[in-house]
Amino acid sequence: MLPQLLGYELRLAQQAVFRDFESSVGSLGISAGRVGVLILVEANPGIAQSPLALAVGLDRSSLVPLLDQLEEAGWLERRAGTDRRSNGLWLTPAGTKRLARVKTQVRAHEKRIAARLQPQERAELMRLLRLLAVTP
Amino acid sequence: MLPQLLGYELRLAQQAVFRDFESSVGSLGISAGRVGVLILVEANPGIAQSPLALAVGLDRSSLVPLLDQLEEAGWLERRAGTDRRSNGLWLTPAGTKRLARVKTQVRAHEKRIAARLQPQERAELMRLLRLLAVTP
DNA sequence: TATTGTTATACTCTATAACTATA
DNA sequence: TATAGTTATAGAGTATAACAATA
Repeated sequence: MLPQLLGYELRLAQQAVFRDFESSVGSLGISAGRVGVLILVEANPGIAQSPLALAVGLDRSSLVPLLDQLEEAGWLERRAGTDRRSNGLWLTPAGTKRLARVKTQVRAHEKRIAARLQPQERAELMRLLRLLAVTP
Repeated sequence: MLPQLLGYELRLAQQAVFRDFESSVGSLGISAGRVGVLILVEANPGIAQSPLALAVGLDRSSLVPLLDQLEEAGWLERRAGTDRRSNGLWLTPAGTKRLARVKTQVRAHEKRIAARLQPQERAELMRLLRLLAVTP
């Protein structure tokens, strides 16, 4: 039964891709979740914690220790936000530099994964995955 | 960058499918990992712990507490194995009965997920996922 | 009253290393 | 020596509930 279930095949594929990510990008000492946060902060400079938590699918309390670590590593800063309750999140110059290197590795990882498919197969896979990802 | 990465789309799709699984099959009080173990033991009665751990992608030490719980629930038994070091794993009658109900829910879950795709899209997705899941 | 960030706490899942009993 | 199962332990990742500051 298992080998005919979409959820099971999804999990196996995701595990395989995740393993490749960890053994390449992960060698820079950063996890997939942290990379996602850095990329989103770079793309949305000054974003507050709550909307960022929503964007990465975490509870806002779960984001706190993650941001603490990125801040301790010197890659990210909490600055004053738009009101006095919120923090604006910004990459530091060191964070921007580190992220550039990480993104190079991410691109190599993606290329390695995509090499298992024809270009049109990759596009079709993306389309089908997005059909599944809708939350009805 | 994130929204164009296969790994990211895979994770989002898997999360969506997993959420549906948890809210339907999970309401029977059993996790996806446990369902996988029960299905594999049913399909391979008398299987020992080490090959089962390999099959579900866990370390054999990680399987121990999981089997403990299934045994405490009365769904699974460790019996004498082929040699005196190993255990043979078997579903109890209660476990077989429970699994039948679980599998009914799993089928309904799968049907709900597959309904987001055309039948040939589902087949194509399975094929593409298997291409990714190969461990090179 | 509602929202933002934080803390304290706990739970799940998983691995590593060391142990025992067998082989 | 090698294998099967177990234990002790630790770490990552995440959530819930309650709180202070601010809106």
